[in-house]
Amino acid sequence: MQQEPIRRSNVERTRATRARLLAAARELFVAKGYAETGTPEIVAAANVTRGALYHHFADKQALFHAVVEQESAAVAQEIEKAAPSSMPPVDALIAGGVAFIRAMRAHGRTRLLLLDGPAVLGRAELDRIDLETGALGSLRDGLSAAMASGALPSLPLGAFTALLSAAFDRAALAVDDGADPTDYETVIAAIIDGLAAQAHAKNVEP
Amino acid sequence: MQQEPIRRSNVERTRATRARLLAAARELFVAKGYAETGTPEIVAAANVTRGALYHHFADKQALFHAVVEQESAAVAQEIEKAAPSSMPPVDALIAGGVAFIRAMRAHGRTRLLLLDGPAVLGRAELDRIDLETGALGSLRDGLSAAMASGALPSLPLGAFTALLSAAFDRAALAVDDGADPTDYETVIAAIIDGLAAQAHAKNVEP
DNA sequence: AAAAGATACATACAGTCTGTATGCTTACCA
DNA sequence: TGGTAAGCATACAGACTGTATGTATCTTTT
Repeated sequence: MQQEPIRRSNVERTRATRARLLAAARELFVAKGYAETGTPEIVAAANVTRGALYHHFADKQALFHAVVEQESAAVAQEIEKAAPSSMPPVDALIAGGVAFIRAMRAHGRTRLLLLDGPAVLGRAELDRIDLETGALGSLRDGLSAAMASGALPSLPLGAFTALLSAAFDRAALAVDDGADPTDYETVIAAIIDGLAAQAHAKNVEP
Repeated sequence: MQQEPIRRSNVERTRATRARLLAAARELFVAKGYAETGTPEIVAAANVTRGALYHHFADKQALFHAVVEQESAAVAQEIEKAAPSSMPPVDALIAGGVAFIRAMRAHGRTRLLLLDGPAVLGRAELDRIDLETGALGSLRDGLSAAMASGALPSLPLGAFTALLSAAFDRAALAVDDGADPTDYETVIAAIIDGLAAQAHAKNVEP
């Protein structure tokens, strides 16, 4: 039983190895957390050696970074599908929020993006990822549009985005932990409605 | 130079050793994070041996747990001083929020309570600590009172508490990171005002 | 197409860390 | 005052991380 050495291009080898490592790492990081997952375990699950891992990634943290980026992009994609920029601002905001909470129910996402992510990579880096390839960008653009259209009151964009994002994050965590989604959707709706009402009030006065 | 062996009671020895360990651990966990801080480094800074550490704490995580509990209690104390339960509900809510954000500016608190805490101990445990000895209990009681008095609309208490808490947490993080506090206070005030307006509207209708 | 070089990977190793086991010293208590 | 338990020190086993070095496979150049 001689193993014929198949000829594969380098780019294909790289693609395959990285994919196996990312898949195995995601699985284990989700199941046991970043700290409790060792690189020997990861490479065993991926059927490669530690040499391959350290060839493709600077260190364990870089591997985790890649997993998080991939996951963040996946969430963003689901949101943009559910709340395209063609929607009216406030509708898009609500639809996007619901889509976000739903997307975050995919197994392990809350742990990767909301628990281990900020601790391992730092909140600043997590925010960067979330803004550039994740859901935070959509939220900020949505809020900006809603404020411009007068549907929401004019508030400091950065703080507004950060606080709403935090609320959505916590809601996603709770729902993924088994809480009733409607409870959280009710509160979020109440918050947004309250703000919208303020915007209308302001628009009528002058 | 003979070191006279001072006679100390066991409870005093324990108290002193635990205090030194907690202080040294807090300092290092804040400076380098939980994962990057080793027990050899901690005991060196505390001038004890690893034997002492493992005599008083089950493991490194238990030591971290004690640090977090201590920190959480300190924050709660500052809040209760600034927003005693004698205050009218909504005033207490605002004052408590401002006090929370200020209290969290104490060096390292955001890292301990908002970044490493949830990742190392798990969000469920962090919530338990925060509810029993921390600021979350104050917030929940405040919201409950405000809803009962009709100052805020009736919403699911658990979700309401969680989402507002998340917003306060993120505000504290941002402010501690150098953001302008007034931006965040503005948005939080807008959110609470919007909710309060809804409560008033409902109270007039029927 | 053969040599030279780069890329992908494998293996071995050094350093460090964690938790435990074991022994000694000091305080407590009957 | 002698036995017991608590506090602490030291030594050790196992595991993990990152690096260094060696080898095979692909790519480029001439």
